[in-house]
Amino acid sequence: MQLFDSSQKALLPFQPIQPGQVRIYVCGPTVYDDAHLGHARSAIVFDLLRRTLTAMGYRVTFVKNFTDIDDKIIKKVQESGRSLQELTQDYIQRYKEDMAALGVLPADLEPRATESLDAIFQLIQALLDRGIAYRTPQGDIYFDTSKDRDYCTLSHRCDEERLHRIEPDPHKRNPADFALWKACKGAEDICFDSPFGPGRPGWHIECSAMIDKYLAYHESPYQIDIHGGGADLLFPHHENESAQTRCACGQKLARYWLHNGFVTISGEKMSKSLGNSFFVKDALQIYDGEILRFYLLSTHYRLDLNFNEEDLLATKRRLDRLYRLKKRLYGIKPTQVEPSFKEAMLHALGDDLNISKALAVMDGFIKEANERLDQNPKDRGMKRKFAANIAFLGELLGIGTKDPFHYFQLGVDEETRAKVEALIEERHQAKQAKDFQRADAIRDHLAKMGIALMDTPQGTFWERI
RNA sequence: GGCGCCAUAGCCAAGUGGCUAAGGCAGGGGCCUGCAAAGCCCUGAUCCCCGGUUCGAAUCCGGGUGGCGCCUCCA
Repeated sequence: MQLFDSSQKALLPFQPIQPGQVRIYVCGPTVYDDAHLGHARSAIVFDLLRRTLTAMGYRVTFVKNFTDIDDKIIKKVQESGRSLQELTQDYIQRYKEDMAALGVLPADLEPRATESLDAIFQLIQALLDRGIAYRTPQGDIYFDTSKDRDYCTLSHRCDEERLHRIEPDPHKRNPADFALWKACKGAEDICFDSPFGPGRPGWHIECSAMIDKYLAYHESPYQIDIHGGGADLLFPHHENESAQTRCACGQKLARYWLHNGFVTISGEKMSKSLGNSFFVKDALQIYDGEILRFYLLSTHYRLDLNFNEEDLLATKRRLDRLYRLKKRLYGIKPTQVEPSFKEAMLHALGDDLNISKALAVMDGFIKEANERLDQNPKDRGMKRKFAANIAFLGELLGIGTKDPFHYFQLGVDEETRAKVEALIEERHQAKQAKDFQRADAIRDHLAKMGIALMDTPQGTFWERI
C-alpha cells in the first residue's frame, strides 16, 4: 500500500504504527446545514480507504467527528429559536441518513466537540502550562504560532505576504495566531463553563482533543496512522491541529495526511458561500444513492470532480454492466472470492486508491465472466465463484449489493409496474399467436414509456431505461 | 502577491523514460435474435503549445497558454 501524504507531497509506502492495525481520523461536517455532494465525496473516499485497508487484513479503527459548536451554528440557533442541542442533533441525524443512503459505513466512533470538552480543556491547559498559549484581557486564549518552530511544515503555505493580509487584531501577538478558546460574548452567545471561564472552543482544538481522547496511541510514538479531510482543510485547519498536538504532546499528530479533491459544478468549487451547493438529499430525489456513490467514487480521490449529469449517467452505464452480470447469476449462492481477482483489485487500490485501475480490473472480470457464461452456461461451480467476486465488490467498493431486477426498475411506481406487466402478458399472447406486428407495437409502446424488454429463455424481463 | 493542482480520443479517465498509449460511456460494423435488448467480436487518440535533455519522452527540465483551488467559514 502506498499513499500520497499531503505534508511531504509524495507517495509513501504505508507502514502502520502497530503491525496489522490502522487508526484513521477524518474531519467530519460542521452541522449547521444539510450535507452537500462535497461532504458526500469526502465521506465516500475515506469509506473506500477504510474498506480497502480492511480487505487487506488490517484491523481498522475509524473515527469521524461532528463539529457541533461554531459561529455559524450559533447564528442558526439564534435565527431558528431552537436549542443548540436540538439543531445539531437534527443535522447529525440527517447527515447519517444521507451517508447511509450512499453506502457509507458508520464510523466506529463519532465524537462531538461539545461532548469532548474535558479533553479540550486538558489540551488548552497543557498549552498554557507550556507557555505556548496566552490569554488576552478579554479572556480569549490564543495559540502563539511564534512558539512553534515547526509551524507551517504541514501545509507549506505560510509566507510574509499572507500574514500582512490577515486583519490586524490588537489582542494577538502574531497575525497567524488562532483562537483555542473564545470567551463568552454576552447573553446572546452560547457558552460552556470551563476552567478558563465561560466560553467555547476554537475550531481547531476539538480535533486535536478528540484524537487524543478517542484514538491516539499514547505510548511512544504518540500518533495516529492516517488523518483525512477535504483539501480545503489543509490550511489552516490541519496546520493548526498539527501545531496544537505537536506543542502540547511533543509528538506528531499523524503519520499520513490525506486530502480529497473538490466536487465542482460548472468547473467551480461547490461551497455554501458561492451558493452553488447541491445537497445530498436533493440529489437522492433524482438519483439512487448507489449510483451517486459510484459516480463520486469513480474519479481518483485527489482530483477535482466536475459534477454533471452526463458523466453521472455514463458512469451509471458502467455500473449497469455489473448488475447485468449479477442478473445472469441470479439465485446463485456465492462461494469464495477468486484469489486472483481479489489480489488484482487490492493491488490497484493499494496504489494510492487508484480507482481507475481497480475499475478496469472489475470491467475485465465482468467481460470474462460474460464470455465464459456464454460458452458454458451450466457450470455451477464457476457461477458461484463469479457470484462471490460480485459479493466481494460489494464489500470493497460498496456497490452491486442490490437485487439486480430491482436495480433496473428503480423509481418505477406500482401503477406503472402493473401496467408494464399487463402489457408484457398481452405481448406474450400475441407472440404465441405469431402476431409479431402486435408484439412489436407493444414493445414500441413500452419503449415510449421508458421501458425496455428483454426476451430470454427464462421469460421476458424488463428494465427502466 | 504567495503556494499549489490540472491539461491524454466526442465525453469520463489510467499511464510519470522504451513492446502495438489501460478501462468505461457514446458512435460505426458484425455474431446472436421472429424483431429487439443484453452479451460477445471488430473499430478510434502520438498525448495544450514552443524549446531542451536523451539512442529513445505523454512521461524529465525550461518557457508559454488555458482552467481551477488554497491563503477568510468551508469536505
